[in-house]
Amino acid sequence: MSRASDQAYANIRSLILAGDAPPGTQLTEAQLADICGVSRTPVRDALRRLEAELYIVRSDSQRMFVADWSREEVGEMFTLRGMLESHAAARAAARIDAQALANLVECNQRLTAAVEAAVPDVATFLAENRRFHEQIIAAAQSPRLATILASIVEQPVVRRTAARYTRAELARSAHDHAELIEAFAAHDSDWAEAVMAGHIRRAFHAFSAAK
Amino acid sequence: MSRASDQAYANIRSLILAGDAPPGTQLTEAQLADICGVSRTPVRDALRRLEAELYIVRSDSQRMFVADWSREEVGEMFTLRGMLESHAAARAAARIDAQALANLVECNQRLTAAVEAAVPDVATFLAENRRFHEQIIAAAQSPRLATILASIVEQPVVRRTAARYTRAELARSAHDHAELIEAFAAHDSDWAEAVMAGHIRRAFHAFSAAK
DNA sequence: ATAGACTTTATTGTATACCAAATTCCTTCG
DNA sequence: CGAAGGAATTTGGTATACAATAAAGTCTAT
Repeated sequence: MSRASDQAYANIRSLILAGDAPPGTQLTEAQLADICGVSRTPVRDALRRLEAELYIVRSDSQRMFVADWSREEVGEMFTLRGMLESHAAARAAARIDAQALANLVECNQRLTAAVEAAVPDVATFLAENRRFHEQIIAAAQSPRLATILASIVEQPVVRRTAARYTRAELARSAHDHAELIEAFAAHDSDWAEAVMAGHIRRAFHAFSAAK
Repeated sequence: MSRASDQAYANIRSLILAGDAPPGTQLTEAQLADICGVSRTPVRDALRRLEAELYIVRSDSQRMFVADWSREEVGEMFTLRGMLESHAAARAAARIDAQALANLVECNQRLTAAVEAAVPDVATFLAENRRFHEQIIAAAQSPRLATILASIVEQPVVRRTAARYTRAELARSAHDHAELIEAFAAHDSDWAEAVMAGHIRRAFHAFSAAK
């Protein structure tokens, strides 16, 4: 989207994720417009997006409040992400071309280097990890799947501080990615799907344990 | 949502589904505001929703056009719906209570009556079918799943005229529903999931054949 | 003092007007 | 015929105003 709307989205989202607006807080358009330094119009756009992503909920009559994610809801989100992203991996395995595969390899090399550094470079890991998954979704060539996944991916990641990732977790992720690349190279959809399912499920448990 | 916004949404959507705005047609906010008899503000809201549901796509720079759904994309939509709604059925089987189950039974009785009438009452069938699936999604108790499914369910149905449903198809649907109810009554998630997967998959082929 | 009715305020949805930026289309000139 | 340049379109955004409705506060009667 566009400048002011994106800015409002990012601002409001970080308000929620940083805990400045705890669950249950009422969010009003005027107040948010003030905070973000834009008018109500882009704030409304941002609120619609955040509502679709369940960051905020509406009361019986249209007032908006910060949503409260239960543990069960986070688990359900990981389940859905696992289903959908496994499906994306299966599609990608059947459709990926040499160029995209090479990009994945390169991406995972940077990720692996970040993990194996004397002091693991978590920021780079997160950035490359995100790119890796985005490339798979792109290779799946399903606009609808991409739209849905965009609304649920990467959400809980933000809540974790970088320090909470153990070196073993990071290494395991890099290993999973390498195996995914193998599955893609073999164009084996079932393999890719299975590896991705385990990859996401492990992320869920790592997330739960770190909480 | 609210009056004008919903009206704009419904109007624009029916323009697209009825073929009055064929794929590739450019949609401008001003023109749509004129057609719908509302101002640009609610039209913009409606366009965002339709964009999220992939009814419309944006060009490189923000102009909007009616999307063209390929056969493959329709198939992918059914696949996603099958995955997600099967998952919903599994969750519902584990969570449904006696009251919700009774509502499902009642709903399917009305549906079955509509099917078995001398002249099948397709309008009632469609209405009850929709309610049946909505009740299952509600029983699944997953706000996120409900949000996602709301954006992909019932879309292709509208393209079919009532006359294209054969009596055999309608009866088969009623039978599937009855088996789903059995699975729910037994609280057997695997059973419910399997029946729902077949139910959606069959709907896809019926849709394809009727094209 | 408190329950209930009434009034005030807050908030969202919508309309309207306007402007800026970017893109597209059309005209004109070489 | 092709290219440059300007005019028209279109969207994103701002600002303001107003209606409807829900929430909050206040007042009154018992």
